[in-house]
Amino acid sequence: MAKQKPSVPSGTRDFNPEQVSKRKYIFDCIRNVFEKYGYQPIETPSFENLSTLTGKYGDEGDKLIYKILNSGNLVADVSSQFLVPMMRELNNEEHEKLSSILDAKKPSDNIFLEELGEKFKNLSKHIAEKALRYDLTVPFARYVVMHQNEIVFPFRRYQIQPVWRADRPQKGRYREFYQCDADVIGSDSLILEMELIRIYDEVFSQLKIPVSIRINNRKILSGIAEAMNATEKFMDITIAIDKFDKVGLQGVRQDLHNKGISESQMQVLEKFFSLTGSTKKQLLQATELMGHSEIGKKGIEELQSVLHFLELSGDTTNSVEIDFTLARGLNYYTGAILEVKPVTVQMGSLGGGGRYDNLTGMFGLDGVSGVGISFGADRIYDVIEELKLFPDESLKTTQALFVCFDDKGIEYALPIVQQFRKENISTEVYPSVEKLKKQMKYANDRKIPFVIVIGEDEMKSGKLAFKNMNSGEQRMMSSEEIISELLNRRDAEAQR
RNA sequence: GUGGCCGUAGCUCAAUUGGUAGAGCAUCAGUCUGUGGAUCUGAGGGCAGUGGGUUCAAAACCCAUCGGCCACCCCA
Repeated sequence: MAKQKPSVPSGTRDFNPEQVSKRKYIFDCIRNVFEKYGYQPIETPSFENLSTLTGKYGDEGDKLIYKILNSGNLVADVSSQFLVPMMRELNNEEHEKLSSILDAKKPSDNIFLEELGEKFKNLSKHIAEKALRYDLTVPFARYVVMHQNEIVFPFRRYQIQPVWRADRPQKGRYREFYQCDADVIGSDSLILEMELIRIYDEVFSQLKIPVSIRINNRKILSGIAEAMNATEKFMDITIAIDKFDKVGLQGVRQDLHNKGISESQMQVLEKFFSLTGSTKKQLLQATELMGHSEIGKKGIEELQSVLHFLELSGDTTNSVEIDFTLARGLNYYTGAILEVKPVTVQMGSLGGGGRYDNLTGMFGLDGVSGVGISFGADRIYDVIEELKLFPDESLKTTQALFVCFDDKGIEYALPIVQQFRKENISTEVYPSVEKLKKQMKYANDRKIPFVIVIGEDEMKSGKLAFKNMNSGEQRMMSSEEIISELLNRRDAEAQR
């Protein structure tokens, strides 16, 4: 068999023991905060019916869904049941054109192929009818509809699972990554928006990452479009202003000009950007600017309420600011939208979320409002790594290693090792007879903090050589003394 | 989907620009037969991503292909 250079698909990663425990540190932190706010965990399958996912993420999103090839004798089935009949349906001209493309005699003609694809649309579901989870929100909506009779509303759920996107990887972008979502469904109370902001604040302050939490409201964006008298260009406008912090005012101007926004309309928009003063003042001024737009005023009122509730519930560690340029791509948001970005590191958003009034409507359950947020655990990892903020405790390894000179020593150690483990001390015995040097090196490489040496003298006296690998200090102690020493140390650490 | 950069030892990268491949780190062994991290010494490890072309001669130049990184789009 030919030798193969091992590799993993781009955008996927292996995680070594150290990385796994660092990731666990992040997940534990997020999970603890979620649970503190009363959220309950659910899990959904890693793949869904393709029809559950398509059409929920917009055209761009749909392209990034990983489809799963149907199993069975796919090629034979598809060609006998579909391709052959299809080919028969083609007229001569189409037939010729297709053959020359397939034989690479002519360059591929995308428009022609798309037309063909349209003609035989139903073929696709015989090729793939399942797809990998693209996010956690849509599967959650599906879950809510399917389990609506057993769910107690308002339902606060959290979910920490991997998702997959057929994207081209780059910095901070992977094809397999974890999302940590918290959503509440079945209540339109703005208290929930406030709580989700508090969750963001609490998680990132515990992780010691300075972030800015920006909030906006889709209704305000609608209002701006209305005030500009350009309601029909709502999507173009939101996409353009979302790039504000990247391309600046001039970039947005250019973009919107290309989209057919007039100079006078642009001036209305710019007034919203040039607001200054306290948040409260800005919101008051924005209300004026909204003019006759009811929806815009409603959006501002909602934002005011959220900020009011937030103020009542106490100070936040991280800055929470309104940002009328925040839009966010996902098209199912209808109310509040929020996004978290690191302050000191160049990185995309670490999380985002918002309110969606009718997500379950897609699955036949109308009138249920939801609001939720998501944490991008992999990006958070990268940021903590970059800022060197992983605490030492996130690297839990074996606490004590027994090293022995011969088989008699190993046998002598076995019952003592078990005593250690009974006390919940993570313990290993070096399983074979090796030079002491080699065994010590193992302890060192594994970052094991304590080594117990067993040889002739130790077995005779019952006093074991207990070595601290950090200080190099070594003492003769009984196994009981060692255990209580290790337990004391553990307690002391837990205190901190 | 669009554009740019890059594929040489396990990793990070060299080679006076066409003349048959080198360093650091890592690994292993010794210095040290009851003690790891330091120093010193030595060893192993490469059909140069793959396939073709140009040339007396290719890691280097050209083409193709695969893979990686980055940016755009979009997003966590």
